[in-house]
Formats: sequence, structure tokens, C-alpha cells
Amino acid sequence: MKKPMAAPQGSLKLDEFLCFAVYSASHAFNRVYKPLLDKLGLTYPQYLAMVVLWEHGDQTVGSLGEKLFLESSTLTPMLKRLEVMGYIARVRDAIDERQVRVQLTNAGHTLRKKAQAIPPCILDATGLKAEDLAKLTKNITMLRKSLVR
Amino acid sequence: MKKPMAAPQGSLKLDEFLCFAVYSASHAFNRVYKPLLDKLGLTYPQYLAMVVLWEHGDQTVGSLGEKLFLESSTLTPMLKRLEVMGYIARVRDAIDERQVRVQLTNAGHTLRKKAQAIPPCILDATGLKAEDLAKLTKNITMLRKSLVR
DNA sequence: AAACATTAAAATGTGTACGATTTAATCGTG
DNA sequence: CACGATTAAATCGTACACATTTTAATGTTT
Repeated sequence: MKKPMAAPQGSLKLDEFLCFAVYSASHAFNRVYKPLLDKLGLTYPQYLAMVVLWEHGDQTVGSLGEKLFLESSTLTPMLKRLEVMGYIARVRDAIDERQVRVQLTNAGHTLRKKAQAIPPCILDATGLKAEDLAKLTKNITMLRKSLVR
Repeated sequence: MKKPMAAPQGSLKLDEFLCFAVYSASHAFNRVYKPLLDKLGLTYPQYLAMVVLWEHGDQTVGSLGEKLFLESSTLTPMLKRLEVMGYIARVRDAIDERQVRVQLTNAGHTLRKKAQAIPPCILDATGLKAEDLAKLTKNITMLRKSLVR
């Protein structure tokens, strides 16, 4: 009979925290992506921003932030780095000069082809069948929606 | 018939990325925790470190890092802040002076009681039944294990 | 049209998070 | 017991991420 000197009744263990599962899985994804994205010269958040641009085309900083759930204070420095790398251009909207439109450059469009190789690698790393992956993605997305209320 | 000017065959949409679901859910958790943790003066990662200490008791920086999946370069500054706040003490091990032992102070132990109020709030925010939450936690933990291989 | 409110992005300050390097201590083998 | 290899933290540099504040432009109300 062993003595549980910590974690008495009423308190959870870390392994039972959903938030920790999500937190640590997020870091794990980051680490899997890193070597793949290094070849493109992108970080993980930068890659996600590019995915949005590839999917939806040119748009404002605010629109990008809504899709990525990020603030302009996070996006502005990140986008400046993508601009320096030559993948995007940031141009102030002529009609409403408060807005900055983010546009893909030719290099940005070209990068997409290289990036096509990544998702299959990630799918493989998850060890999930496409069906289970879709189900898990849906459940976690629902969780996020509950949390942002 | 609408024209899909972006996202042609072979490319995923952001909403179908498991990695993005995890990434954005992690941020969402952070935002739900923030107002609750502000009352304790803790950040979200600091809280997770405290949870490990409450559960397992005093231990080395390395042991803490293994459980949290964090490097010493991340933990050292965080632990120094917890020390300044008075919740932990960092003392070099007398036997093996390479190691630094992290110990809960009285204030650190006391904080645990206040922290007990948090998990129910989080459970509520997830909108999940205990059973579904346990299932989802398990699935995401399995995912993390696949990813860290 | 002037005054005020709202909006969009950028700037600022704090706190992770990691890779790479450094420092210091311990271990292992001859 | 000496010395190279290993280990544990800390340090450094880069990059998010957010709250708060600031700047500038656009709307709104009278």
C-alpha cells in the first residue's frame, strides 16, 4: 500500500487535464513541422498564415487575424518577416487607408507547390486513419467553439 | 456553379488541419484560463508547472521538463519568476550540484487551495460531459504520443 | 463643419518556447 | 587518479502571443 503524499481527493492529475493534452499536443505538432518547414524558411505560425492566403487569397490583416484567431499585435511582426522573405506584400488600402492588404507575391504563390509535400508527412506522423483524423479535428474544433464563447 | 479560385485539388483547407484545430484550441484555453489565473498571479504555463509540483512534490528542473515537455531554456526563466513570487524555491542539490531542485514554499502549498476552484470553471467552459472530456483527452494524448516518436 | 466615437493597424512591454552554445559538475575508462 | 565524455542548467538569440496604448483614418451626430 503506497502513500499518496500529493494529489489528494478533489484534485486532478496533469494527465487528466484536457487543456494540458491540447497544450502539449500543440507543442508536439510544432516540433514535427519544424524540420519540414525549415526547408521553406517558414515557422509554424507563418505557415498557417500562408495556408490562409493560399486558400482565400489576398485580404486584410484583420481578416487574417479572424481566421487564425490572432491579434494584429501578433500578426504585424510576423507579416513583416514574411514580407522581408519576399512571400507577401503589405500595401495600404487606397480606399480605406486604415487597412493594410496582405498580398501573395509570385514567390508566395510558387511556395505553395513545395508546401504540398507537407500534409502527407503530417498525416503519417499522427498515426491516424483519415477518417479518425477528421473526427478528432471536428471534436477539437467544437471544443474551441465552446471555449471562445 | 461557383469558381474555386483558391484551394484546388490536393490542398487542404485550414479548417481541415488537425494541427490548426489543436493550435487554436490551445490559444482558446489560454484565454479562458487567463482571467481565472490573474487572481492567483499566475500565467497558464506557470499554473501547469504548479500542478505538477502539487501532484508530484519537489523535483528537479529536468524532471519537471519531462512531465511538461519543456526544455530547461524555457523552464529556467519561468521558475525564476515563480521564485520571485514566492511560490517555489530553487536550491542546488547538495549531492549532485549540477541539479537544481524545485521546492514548493508554504505560499506555494497554500495557493493550491485557491487553485481548486479553477477546474470546475474550465469543465464548464468546455461544454463537455465528464465522460466525453475524458475520451477526448485520451485521444489527444494518444495523438501527442504518435507525434513525439 | 466640428466634436466625438469607432475602427484598423502598429508599437510597446511581459512571458513563453525552442535551438544552439556555454558552464560547471559528475561519470567512466584506462 | 587523470582526462575525455556525458549530464544538468543556464544563457543567448529569434519568434510568437497577448494586453495595453498609440496613431491615424473613417463615421456619426448635431
